Amino acid sequence: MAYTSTDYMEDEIRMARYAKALSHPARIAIVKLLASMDTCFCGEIVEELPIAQATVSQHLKELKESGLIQGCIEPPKIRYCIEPENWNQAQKLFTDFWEQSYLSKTETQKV
Amino acid sequence: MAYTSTDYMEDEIRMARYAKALSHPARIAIVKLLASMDTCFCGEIVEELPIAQATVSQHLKELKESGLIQGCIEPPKIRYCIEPENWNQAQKLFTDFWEQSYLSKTETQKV
DNA sequence: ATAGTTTATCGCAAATATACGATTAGAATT
DNA sequence: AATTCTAATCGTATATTTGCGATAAACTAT
Repeated sequence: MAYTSTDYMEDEIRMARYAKALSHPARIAIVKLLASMDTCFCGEIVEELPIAQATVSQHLKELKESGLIQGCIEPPKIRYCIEPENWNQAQKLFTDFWEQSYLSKTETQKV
Repeated sequence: MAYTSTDYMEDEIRMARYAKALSHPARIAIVKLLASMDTCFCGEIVEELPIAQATVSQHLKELKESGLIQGCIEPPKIRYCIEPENWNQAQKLFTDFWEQSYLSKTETQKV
């Protein structure tokens, strides 16, 4: 429960890492694209977004490092897709996070 | 569906803003504290976390600016709590986001 | 071999984020 | 009025992020 004098807790670090990966509109857009298609090359993403190829590539790198996506080489292209295991872990972390609030338990959700 | 040459979509910007607010372990920890208690003063947070008061205050400011939390002045203290409306909006944005993946629809969730 | 296609990386500039000591501001108490 | 308590803000240093043009790297096709 309590913190050591120097560290945060494992789940908080993990969740912050996923949140950081999603903390830019371009990366949200990229992940949405990947989630909605079962195939997606870098070039298609570049066409879809209002930013340069180098910038897209950089965002893809960050998403890969977060673990949320992965890239399969299919010369001369690279096919990107969701990384299922980490995706599910992130989903669970966030779901539990939102649920934990007393609001989620006591308030009627208007959906 | 498609982007203008300059802009991202509204929901992506909103969601990125919430994600950014949660992109640091200290802020996750703070929000968890607020979500689990129905009363929380800044001082209690400072005691709980391994960072200085000035830093906590800065994180609180960012969380307030994201809309996820709010502070009620109760002289000489300030009582922080979740901001219900934005909290629910964020919850919905993220829930839909994770759900939208084909993985969530086809894979068996081990919970 | 040469040329073309696709994506990553480099180098740089500007902007943001993180952390903290010191100070300030607002209110209550003495 | 002076003191105490709580929290915000200032100032500063350091690190990270964002964006892009230019270039490189890997592979295909001619």
